[in-house]
Amino acid sequence: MSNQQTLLDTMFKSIDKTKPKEEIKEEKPIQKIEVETAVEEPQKEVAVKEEQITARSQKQKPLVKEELSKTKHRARREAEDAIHSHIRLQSAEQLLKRVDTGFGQKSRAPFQTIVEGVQNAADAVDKAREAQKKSGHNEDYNAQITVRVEIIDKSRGELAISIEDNGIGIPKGKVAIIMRAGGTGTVEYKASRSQQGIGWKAAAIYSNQSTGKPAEIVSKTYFEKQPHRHVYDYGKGKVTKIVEENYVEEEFPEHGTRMSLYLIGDYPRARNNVKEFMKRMAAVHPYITFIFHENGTVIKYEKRSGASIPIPIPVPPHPNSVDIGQLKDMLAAQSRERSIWISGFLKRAFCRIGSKSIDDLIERTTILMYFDEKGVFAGDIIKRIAQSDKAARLKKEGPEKIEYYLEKVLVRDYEIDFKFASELVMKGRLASGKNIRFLSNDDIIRLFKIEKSKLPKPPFTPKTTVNMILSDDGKVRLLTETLRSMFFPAPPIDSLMPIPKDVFIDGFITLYKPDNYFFIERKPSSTSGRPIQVQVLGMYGGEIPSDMKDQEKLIRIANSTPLIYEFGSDIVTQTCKDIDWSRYKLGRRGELPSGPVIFVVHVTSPQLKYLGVAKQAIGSDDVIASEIKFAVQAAARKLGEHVKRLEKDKAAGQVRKYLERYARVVSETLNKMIDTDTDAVYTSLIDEIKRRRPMVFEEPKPPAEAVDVEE
DNA sequence: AGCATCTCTAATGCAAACGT
DNA sequence: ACGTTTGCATTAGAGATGCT
Repeated sequence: MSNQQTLLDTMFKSIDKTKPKEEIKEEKPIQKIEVETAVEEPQKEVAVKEEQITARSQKQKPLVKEELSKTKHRARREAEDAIHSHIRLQSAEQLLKRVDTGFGQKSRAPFQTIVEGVQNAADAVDKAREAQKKSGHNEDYNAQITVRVEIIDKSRGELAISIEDNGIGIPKGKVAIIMRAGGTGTVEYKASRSQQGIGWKAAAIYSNQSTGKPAEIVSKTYFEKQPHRHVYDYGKGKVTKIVEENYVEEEFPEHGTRMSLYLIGDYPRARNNVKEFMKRMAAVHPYITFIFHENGTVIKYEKRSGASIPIPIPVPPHPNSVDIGQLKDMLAAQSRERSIWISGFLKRAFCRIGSKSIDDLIERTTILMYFDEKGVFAGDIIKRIAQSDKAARLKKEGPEKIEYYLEKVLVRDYEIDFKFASELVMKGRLASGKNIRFLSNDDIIRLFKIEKSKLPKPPFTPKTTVNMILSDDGKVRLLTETLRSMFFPAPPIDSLMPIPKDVFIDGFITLYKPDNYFFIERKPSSTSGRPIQVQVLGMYGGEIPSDMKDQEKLIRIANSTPLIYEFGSDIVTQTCKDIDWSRYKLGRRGELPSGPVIFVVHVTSPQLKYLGVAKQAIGSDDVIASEIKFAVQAAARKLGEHVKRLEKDKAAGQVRKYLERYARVVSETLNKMIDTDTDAVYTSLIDEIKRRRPMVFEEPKPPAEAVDVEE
């Protein structure tokens, strides 16, 4: 197989990953399986990969019987696993509702448009890099993203905006899917900058509403001979394709995409934020050259690094975070294809569900039903005990006290096993942050003194089919509640997109040129079924000015995209204001740090919850907040040490200056008194002073060291 | 045929135990 | 009090095989 074919193949794969379900649905199940197998197995060793490709190419030819069953069997298995990496959960309409309102303000629309476009471009570049790497092309790829903003009618505020990248490109046939509003928005469970192009669609709709002009897209993939141009009109709430043709007018990259549109916006107001966004985007992506044309002037951020951000791997949803609508959609999708047993469905459709939890799940369902019948608010009782400060404080005084307190005061209206409850409190199993999830079935049965024989009959067994569940709303609801009420290990972390340490440091150090910096990376953690990870870079001194606005001191990044607006309400800002900066000689509590210091905080998580609809502020969450706090504090501690050393040096410097002044006098006086060599005495005095009062920071210092803290 | 179970190993995260 | 080590429980993934 030639290199070129491999590259082609991988590029296809990367593109097909974004392929919406609808596309495939028309095909027969077996075909689908084979397509998906080829699509989703990029990381297998060569041997396996070749086998699959053989299987695919032999599709039309008659196969030897056992070969057929073997390849089919393998294909089906893998396909089934693959299916769940793109389960469709929300319609594009829902997504649009959530995403598109960043265009409401005229001062913000240009900004939002550029953000959406640049996010898409960066995703496309990452995919191209990944494809290139996988196909063994090691030469450095000169990724480039060009943004053009032109004011074409100053009085009306009409702008022409285009974003061009030399990323993976969109195949001709797929453009329609991406450009059509009301098409599919597939939500993959992985961290991503953008929502599969939905944001750009929203921009196009706004653009069309404000100017009446259509939006254009020109694209070319590596394997297409010619770039193709498409023009879409979004007027009157529907999408009309006006043009689809080969693009011949000017040079176009070997592969890449250019999206352009016209819109009415207050660019002078948006300008600073756009510029800041471009700068920060360039900082996060040192492996991409960013060119920003703004009405004739050009700002260029050269590529500074070869390493890039790895593409996150989609992971099936986590059972703890599923809601009833999602579950129904998932069941329906499965049912449309083929109705299987619920046990098989659960195991494959969710991560972290195995055979053990299927048994537990059935039993948990009967427990929940039992509580329903008896009218027991088990969750509330558990929560009340777990959240009680008093109960926690009584731990010191022994289980009897807790038992007494629970029985006579806190939950006296309920009949539970108070002794057992107090044991659980003593063990910390019922502590703040804990809930029914953290108790096993046996724990609950014991705690609520349930006789096992009185538990109702399970509403379904592992062998109940998906169709059966789907046709009974009560069962769907019960299943959802059960999944949410059980404990499952944290989701895997492959779905995150942490910025590699080198990329992070390269990116910011080269742009902000500090004297010293520290990089902190927290271990991945999880909150309501989603993994999260926080990285922090603290920078001090050098070219960083001492008087900065708050917005400049704290750089917020979510899934590799800088956030600009809604600074004050962001969880990062609020958490940082909570930190007592005086401990690190960096300011005071209640404010952001002072002095020549910048903190860059990166939060990565699939389906990150944002405050606003325009995705410019991360919503509050206890786990995320504490992760941010720990990471920023760790970086601040290191910077604080540095600041203290600087201060010490400054003091030492003063003393040295005095001493040096007297060295001259002393050596001359000595010469007069006992005829010594003035110069020799002077140099040895100076040497002695230097030895005793070293000035670390005036000497050329070794490059600052990055520090990881894994806590 | 279609789906399950069984077995094994590797990976993961949590919590108790340990050491400083 | 804090961070690190260790053991335990669980899932994931692969192959083989078994049930209806």
